[in-house]
Amino acid sequence: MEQEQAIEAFAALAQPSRMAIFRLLVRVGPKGLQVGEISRRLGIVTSTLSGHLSILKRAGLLNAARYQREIHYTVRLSAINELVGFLLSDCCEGQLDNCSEILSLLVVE
Amino acid sequence: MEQEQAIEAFAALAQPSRMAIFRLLVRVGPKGLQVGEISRRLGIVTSTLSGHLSILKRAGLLNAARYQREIHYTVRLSAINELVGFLLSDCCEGQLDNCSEILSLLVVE
DNA sequence: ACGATAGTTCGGCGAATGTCGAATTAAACA
DNA sequence: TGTTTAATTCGACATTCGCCGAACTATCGT
Repeated sequence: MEQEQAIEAFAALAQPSRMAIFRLLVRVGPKGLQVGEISRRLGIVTSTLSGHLSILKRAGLLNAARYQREIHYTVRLSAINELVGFLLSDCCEGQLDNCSEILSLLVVE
Repeated sequence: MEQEQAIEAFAALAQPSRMAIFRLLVRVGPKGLQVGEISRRLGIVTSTLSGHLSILKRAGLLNAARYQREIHYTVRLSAINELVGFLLSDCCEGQLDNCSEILSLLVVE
């Protein structure tokens, strides 16, 4: 993972509406939700919501799939592992067991 | 962890200079670095750097300790666990082994 | 107390961001 | 084909952010 991608992902999450969207989709799980349903649950008008969803998707945090007229968004959980792995890479320059243990726990395939 | 704290932490990391600072301190490990040294290594003037450091510290991502005239900043690795734990809480509403496994791996102490 | 070094705070500038309503595109159905 | 529902794009607004130099505060050594 590159620095630019990581920045994009953190920026995407660093905003209340988008954080709420992401956490909602985490709770919902693999089936995801369509835009209108997210709009209803979070009280965000669809024009604003649409912008947020595309930001989260561009950042690699969400996937989108069309079913007939509806577009279902789901979380990409592996993105979180990638982010943490990037953030902690070369932790303590590999000289502390402490850090390598934490890393081996965190970076799940 | 509350949503506001999490947002503050992600916002702190969603900026190239601050991301570089954090990753530098991750590599350096528990001893940390003093402000002037970070400034030299990253090429950021100390006034700008000072602002970034206080943002990272307020976000709970760094600790600071004074030694004589110098202030040493170090990473708070546990902040990363807290963040991931917050982000993935109630993952799949606890109904998928998949998610609880990932969670149990991620949230270290 | 004085001068030197380490960090922080302040003022001002241009650039980027979040929000909404209105207009637009896309797909389903009568 | 024309209508309805789903979602995205656009325009405009105020707000926030990152950067630098200059001034300020704090600590150490003499």
